[in-house]
Amino acid sequence: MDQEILKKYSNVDECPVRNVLDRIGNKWTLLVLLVLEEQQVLRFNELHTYISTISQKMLSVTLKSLEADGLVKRTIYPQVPPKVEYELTARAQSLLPLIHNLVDWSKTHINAIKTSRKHYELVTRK
Amino acid sequence: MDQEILKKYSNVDECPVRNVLDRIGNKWTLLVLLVLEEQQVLRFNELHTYISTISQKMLSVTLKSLEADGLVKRTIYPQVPPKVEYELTARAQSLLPLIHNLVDWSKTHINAIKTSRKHYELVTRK
DNA sequence: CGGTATCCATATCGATACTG
DNA sequence: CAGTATCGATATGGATACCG
Repeated sequence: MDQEILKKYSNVDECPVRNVLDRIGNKWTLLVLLVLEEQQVLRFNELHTYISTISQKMLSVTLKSLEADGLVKRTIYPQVPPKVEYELTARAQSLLPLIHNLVDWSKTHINAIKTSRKHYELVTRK
Repeated sequence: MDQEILKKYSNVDECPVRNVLDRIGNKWTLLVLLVLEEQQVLRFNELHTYISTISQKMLSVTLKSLEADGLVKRTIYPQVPPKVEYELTARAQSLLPLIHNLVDWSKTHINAIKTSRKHYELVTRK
């Protein structure tokens, strides 16, 4: 990893990982992916029911960015009242195993990490 | 994934993955981990040289949170001028393979994702 | 039903100056 | 050398009201 590559990777636009992490790193994306993985196809308000603590706005924003990245497919049924369905794409399916690895790692280490945080709080408190 | 679990996982404090992602999802953490993995042991200003675009403040903040989570070990040599060394812990070493998987996935899919984003821009522009 | 629009609170990030 | 303090800009997230 020489200076030039590091310089490039410090730039969000040019760094592949930052491009991806900036999306899955936000507050709701991961949860939406996991719910859609389990339920396969859901309408907007069904998703809202599963993830009741999200605001309508943030659910909309999250779904738009997932759709833009080609991770979620949005199907509109032209009827009244409108019906819109969301489901994962193959691209999202290929990402999900890595997410599950992260979930597993987190579950395994979260207790130790929280203990570390508390200890750090104590030793750094003046 | 029933309602109760979802409710819990919507809460950042109680969700293991969000706890971890909130850290590695921020702007500089991943880069610091990867540089420390490659260089093994570095002083504050050496890190700053490797990641030249980070501000002193953000490098300090990033290192503190990594130290708090037990992912980075900080060693102070009581001398003048001060000497402080940073290196990864075993906990961080166990996380790095998952990060490399994410890096690889991102590199593989970034072009298709960027193409999707451009296409999405076009079709949604009024 | 499936969203937008608007406004606001907070969190994150960065530039600059200063220090033991 | 290895930071901290302060201030300000920007990004993110949320509450509420409204709409085709």
